[in-house]
Amino acid sequence: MKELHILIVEDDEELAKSLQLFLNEIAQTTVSHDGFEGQMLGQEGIYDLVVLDLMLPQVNGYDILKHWRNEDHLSMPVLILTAKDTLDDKVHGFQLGADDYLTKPFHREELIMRVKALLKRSGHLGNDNQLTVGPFKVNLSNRIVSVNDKPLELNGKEFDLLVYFIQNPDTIITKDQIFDRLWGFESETAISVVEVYMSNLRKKLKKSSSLSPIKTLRNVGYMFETEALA
Amino acid sequence: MKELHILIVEDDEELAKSLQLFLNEIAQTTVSHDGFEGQMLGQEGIYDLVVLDLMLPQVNGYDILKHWRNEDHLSMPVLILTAKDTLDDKVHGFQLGADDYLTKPFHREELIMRVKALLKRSGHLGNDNQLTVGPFKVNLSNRIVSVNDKPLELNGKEFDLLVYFIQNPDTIITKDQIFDRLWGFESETAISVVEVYMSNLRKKLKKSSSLSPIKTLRNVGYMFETEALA
DNA sequence: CGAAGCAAGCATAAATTAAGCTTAAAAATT
DNA sequence: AATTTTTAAGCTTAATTTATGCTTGCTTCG
Repeated sequence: MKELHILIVEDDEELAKSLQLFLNEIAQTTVSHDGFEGQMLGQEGIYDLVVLDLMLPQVNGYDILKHWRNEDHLSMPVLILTAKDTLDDKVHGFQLGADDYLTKPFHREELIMRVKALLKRSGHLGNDNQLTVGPFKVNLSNRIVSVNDKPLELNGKEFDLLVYFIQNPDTIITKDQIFDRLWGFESETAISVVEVYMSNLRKKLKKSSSLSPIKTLRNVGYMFETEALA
Repeated sequence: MKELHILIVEDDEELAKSLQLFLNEIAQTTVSHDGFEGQMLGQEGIYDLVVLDLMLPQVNGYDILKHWRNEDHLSMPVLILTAKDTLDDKVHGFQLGADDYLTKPFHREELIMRVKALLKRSGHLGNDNQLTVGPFKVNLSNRIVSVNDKPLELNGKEFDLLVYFIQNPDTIITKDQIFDRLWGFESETAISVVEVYMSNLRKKLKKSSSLSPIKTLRNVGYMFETEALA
């Protein structure tokens, strides 16, 4: 299971499938062929990046992006991928908060490069698949974690949980977001598992590094505080 | 708003001048027409972003970027601006750690948009989800409040209450409005809870800042007065 | 006029509720 | 069999609500 999640909103099923194929080599992908559904999925706030087509049936890609940025206050990187190639279109896209704008037809390599660049810049992907925050080093390819160069053994879900926090430092993450990201919406599991894993992760962090960087915001969520790492 | 500093490395003096003209509207700019000098300047590590041409006399733009990333461990965003438009060139640029790649000829607007997007993503350009009124700063994404830069701890409902006032300064808000917004119409709770929370919030504000910006309008409602913040 | 009465709102503390934590055991997966 | 995942239960702690008496300003009427 990959730690990165990319949402693809693209109505052309053929293209969507290739996109998924391309991007699967760096992340887990979710595809929506419908603008409305895509918007809903994005609202979950669990994706590390979104590839967004502009011309969708019913809903306009611009409006989706606008809503994400202005109403939902979501800050994940968004790459617009579209046939609309006029300057006005690009400017409009960027003004609404896009991070990159690629016009069809495009090269597979360029898409991957641009996606990687965005993930890197937004702190969701490190050089050679390594994320570093304070004393934490997380290697996404071999799933090895160290704190102050001391190895830290985490099992699968504990690792995924830590990665999610490391990728979103100083940001509130709700219990539902954690659940949706690690277990998936449709999971039958009780949401209280999240608490169990929080407890386990915190215990291990404390034991190995005597750090307690994850704060609880009762009724709101959790937050990994980088300030507490000094 | 001009604390941003952009380095432009471009040997074509004509183009460099236009670039400077374009980018001056968002940042302070420094131009170098020479690869060596440009590399040195970049090494200072004081720039928030670099616009880099690839074909430079003597030194190759790729090598400069490579050196910055691998030897100097510099992480500022770099936008490559060049006439080299083959896929291989782009891939190469991204692999060396570029954040964006724009080919000549380009539109002024697009350059500015892309530069802004990079600055935003790297946290140098305001993207903050923050409300500010007088000495109050309320960050909606991490629910942190400060008054005169002094942190103020509020629990869930207290925070929601303050946000409601901050979002509607100098406006009368009735007790019912507060109740409906924080508890919902159908709530069974007695409406006098509002008074309790008003009391708690006021006490905390007073204690931390000795301000009492919320006035009671008997039989009418409450009002957060910005005038009282001088 | 001015004191009594009254209602709105305030302050504090006590009681209640519920969110989140911890642990251990059961179930599933390897 | 060993490890991971999930459930369940009791516990802890913080937020929420209620209850109570107090303060303030307005109204009324002696």
